[in-house]
Amino acid sequence: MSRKKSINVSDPRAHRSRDALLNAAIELLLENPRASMSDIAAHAGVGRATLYRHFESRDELVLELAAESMKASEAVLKSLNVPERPAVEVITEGIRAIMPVADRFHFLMLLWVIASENDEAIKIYYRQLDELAQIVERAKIEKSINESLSTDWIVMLIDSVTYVGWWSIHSGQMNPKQAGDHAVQSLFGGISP
Amino acid sequence: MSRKKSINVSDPRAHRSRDALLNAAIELLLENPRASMSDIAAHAGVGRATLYRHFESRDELVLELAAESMKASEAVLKSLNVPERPAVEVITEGIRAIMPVADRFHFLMLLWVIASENDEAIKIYYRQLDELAQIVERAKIEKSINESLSTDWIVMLIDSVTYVGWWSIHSGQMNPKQAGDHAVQSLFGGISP
DNA sequence: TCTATATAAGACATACGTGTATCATAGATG
DNA sequence: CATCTATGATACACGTATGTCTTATATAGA
Repeated sequence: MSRKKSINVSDPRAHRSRDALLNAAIELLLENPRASMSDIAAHAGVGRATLYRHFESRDELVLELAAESMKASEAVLKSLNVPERPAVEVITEGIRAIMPVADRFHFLMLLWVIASENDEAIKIYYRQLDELAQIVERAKIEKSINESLSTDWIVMLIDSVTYVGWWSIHSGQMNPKQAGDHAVQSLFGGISP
Repeated sequence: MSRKKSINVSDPRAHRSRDALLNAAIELLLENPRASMSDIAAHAGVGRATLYRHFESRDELVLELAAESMKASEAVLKSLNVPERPAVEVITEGIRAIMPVADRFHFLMLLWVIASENDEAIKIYYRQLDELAQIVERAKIEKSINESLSTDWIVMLIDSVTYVGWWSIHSGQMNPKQAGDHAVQSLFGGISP
């Protein structure tokens, strides 16, 4: 579908608006999936009309956010996930590396809540789950993850510790490095002394 | 404020309606925080007007759900959390014991999203976090939890594994016992073999 | 059976979110 | 400077959720 956009992103004004909108949207939707288009525009410091000039609908905005988040996560993971490398190392390094963009990563996991009626976005959600699941299964085959825990369980758990990491950064309690260390430690070793 | 209710809960009809409404509300709101009053009434199999006879507003419904969920969680935890008992045991037993009512427990964590404008509900949410934090601090003093992990981090992590447990039960992958075992194992021992 | 009341169904006013359109203005480009 | 265009502000139509109210029906309790 995607009708022609009347906006030229090479215009610095448009570029600034678009960036501000995407950031505001991620930020607001993460803490309140019901955030309205008005909220998002206001938080980005632009008019609501401008938001609609950049994204035809709320659904398209969410879809672009999903795509952008997927790209950000993939950019980090693709370089790590080479077949020769132990999967557990990919997960460990991945968690650490993803902390600076943990908001993007977690957004993908929230897609179901945010956009359960947006088929395109849900596809991205499932793709994300699937990629993680494959790495986890590889780690199981390599005997580096407890096989008595189901893959689905571990995928959820990875998202959880990533989310806790993001939350710690977001609330100003930790920097990305600390959050990454905590997340890896919690995921693999648990909280026992 | 709470204006006088025109409903007599001792009337079996009213009692059945109220129960159906509370259950339907928990169920729907957990999987879609935006569920409408119409949705909830329909899912409970009663008329929308009846919903408004039992709860003056959406906010009041959420508040009652929060209170009811808090009671359900507390009923489980209060019996375990005696000062003589090692805190780590309270947490372990607590997680296992709470799995059958994990939906109620998780609802408390969702309160922020569902009712971030409802001050009363948010108070209940913070109270829940605070009670958990106290037990965690006790566990640290008893050297049964890694002291290098912050209390806030651990509270969030407990939230998270409980959520993953609830999700596993809810999606039909596990029964409460399995979910409890997985959660405890993941929290204390991590996912390493 | 008779009375009280909880309920279903639906009309209604109100508020809010979405998406479209218009117009004057400020900023970018040449 | 002159032109192009992204923007802000605002009005509008439309759909949907909230909360109130009325009326007829069904069910509990005496």
